[in-house]
Amino acid sequence: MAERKVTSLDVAARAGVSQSAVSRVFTPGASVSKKMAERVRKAADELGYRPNVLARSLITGRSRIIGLVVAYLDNQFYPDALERLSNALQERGYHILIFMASGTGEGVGKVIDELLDYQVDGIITASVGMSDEIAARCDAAGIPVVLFNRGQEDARLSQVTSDNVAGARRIAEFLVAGGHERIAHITGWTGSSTGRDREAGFREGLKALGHAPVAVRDGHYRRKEAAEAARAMMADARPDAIFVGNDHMAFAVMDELRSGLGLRVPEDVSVVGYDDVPLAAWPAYDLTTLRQPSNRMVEATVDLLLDRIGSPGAAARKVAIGGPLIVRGSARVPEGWT
Amino acid sequence: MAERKVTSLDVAARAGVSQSAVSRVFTPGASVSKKMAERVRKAADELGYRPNVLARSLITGRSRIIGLVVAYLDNQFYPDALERLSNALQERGYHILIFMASGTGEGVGKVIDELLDYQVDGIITASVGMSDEIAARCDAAGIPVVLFNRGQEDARLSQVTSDNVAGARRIAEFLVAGGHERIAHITGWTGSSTGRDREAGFREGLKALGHAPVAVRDGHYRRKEAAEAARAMMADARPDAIFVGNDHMAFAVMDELRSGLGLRVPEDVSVVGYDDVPLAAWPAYDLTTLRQPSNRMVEATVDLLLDRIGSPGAAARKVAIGGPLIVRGSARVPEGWT
DNA sequence: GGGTCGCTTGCAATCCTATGCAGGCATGGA
DNA sequence: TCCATGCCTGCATAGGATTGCAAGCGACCC
Repeated sequence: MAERKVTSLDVAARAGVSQSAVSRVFTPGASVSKKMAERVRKAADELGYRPNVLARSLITGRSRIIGLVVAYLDNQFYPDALERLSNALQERGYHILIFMASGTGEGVGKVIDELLDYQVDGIITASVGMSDEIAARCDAAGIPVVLFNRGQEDARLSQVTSDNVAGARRIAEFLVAGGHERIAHITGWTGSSTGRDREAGFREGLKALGHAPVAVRDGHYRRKEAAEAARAMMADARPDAIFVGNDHMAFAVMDELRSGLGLRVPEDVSVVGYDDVPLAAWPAYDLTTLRQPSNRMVEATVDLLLDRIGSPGAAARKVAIGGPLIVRGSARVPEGWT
Repeated sequence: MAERKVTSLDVAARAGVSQSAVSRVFTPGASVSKKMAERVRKAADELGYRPNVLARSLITGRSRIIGLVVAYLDNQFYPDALERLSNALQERGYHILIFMASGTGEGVGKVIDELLDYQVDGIITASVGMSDEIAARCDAAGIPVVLFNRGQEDARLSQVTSDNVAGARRIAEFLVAGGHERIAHITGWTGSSTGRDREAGFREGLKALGHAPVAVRDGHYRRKEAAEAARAMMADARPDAIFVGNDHMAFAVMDELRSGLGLRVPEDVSVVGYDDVPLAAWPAYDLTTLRQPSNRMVEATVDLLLDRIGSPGAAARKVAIGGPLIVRGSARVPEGWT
């Protein structure tokens, strides 16, 4: 029971070789003869030896751990992305260490400290308010950071988003083409670039077509606030279409409209979301929404991050990936819309 | 830019003390004078020093990393649990390293190897088919394992589940009391203890009341298969109530019944789920379901795991936590049901 | 004033692996 | 046959921290 961990020395002894030889066998690209490799592997298998990643990282300076900082997971977009990220990184020999940044306030500093403690090779932040601060400080500490689904000004930081401005503009076009006259917007949290960009793109798109939103309210990415915003809007501005800043809130808005206010979607009000999370395709919502191509966003994120880990000099990059409008049943479809 | 990492030696030099002193200041419970602690902390702050967790774990043999093995995250129960687990562990100084066990087959061995590579202090498995094998091998390697929401026979392994038998029995009682005559069941994957236990409890409950299921099909915890099962059932057995093995599938069943077959829920068919994920409360589904108290399950999981990490001799334990039936609108409510 | 006790602190070994360096061996060419 | 060349391999050190051991020191009591 009290079996000590088997180390490279044990293997070396059993195979009758030096410890360095064992190490080399398990180090890709090292110089080892075939015969040696065989003997060592045999001994290693018999003993159940595997190199200790921690000891290795102590000397190589690379832990093969990526820190993922996340504030919440109830928006389906994030578990979905997490799953993809984890798979993609796993394939390239990395794993994800999770840091919950729930506490909005003092938690930040603590999370940063913990990230540094674990010597993570890189950091991905997602769905988190203070990503800027985290990113800036970790970047300063020499750890590559990629902001996932969040942008900011600082040119030294990498980020991957969808093309929020263009996407939101497209939605504006869709709604106007659908003959809606009173178009409203429930934004994502306006403290986030994502929320702001979508709002800007949406306003821009409406304006270009001679329209303007009849109401705009901040939903803070939360169900409750989005539902309240919807209710408030219906009480005064009475929109015939609402663009909601992400799917997660759009579901709440639809719930509120249908169950709370007894309205029909899309007959009374059209609703359009943003993200195209899996749930949007479920018949209960059947949500028209702009797809954020999470697979491509994940690929880009992983590439960016590993590139910078591989060559620390590499410049930060900002990637914005466009996605298609997925037309379903929650919004009136313009005649002949393709 | 190319700032070398600051080590305890740097701090020691700056504070004019030995390296061991620095270590002790950062080791809770070590013997240090107040004056020393102050000087060291000052120097550490000035240099931005933090102990290297990896180096520490090399010598202490504890990494403060918990491996979480998970096969999928699309069932909302799991991201929810993950968030709670991560928070709970973070509070106690641990962090979660994610291992995706998507590949059902050969992936298992690889995942186990990787778990061991990272010297995780403990392992939690969730939503994963081959948890038994993983658990058994890791346990054999001396790493405490807790199966989350999965059970198995082996007495050497710890597990935390809800009381699936009792819960399902309760659902049987509820449906019978509701006057349903043709009661069917779409099971979770019958290869999982959870799926089997719920089926057993449900059958038992029906039997005790003089009933028997008119149809039972395996939904494999997947939307598509659950929807197909529902469609097939409605084509032959024509149940007036379906107990679905978890909420995730129940949503698909409701979608299929309502949108696919044009039936009303609960007027034509009652649907009951299991888990009470957040989505179940959303008006679009308004699902009657048996709550798995994920907060208590998480607490129990963390306690069990840390206990065993703390005292390696501790015996494995199996915990089953009961939860209430949450009555909502997806199933006919018996007269005077409390 | 001396002895003892207890709290601090430094020394040095240890955890496990990677890797620069140099030596050994075999191979091939002249 | 001898030398140059390369490929393998072992030696020894490093990486950053923890911790047993022993020594230093002040205080306290007699």
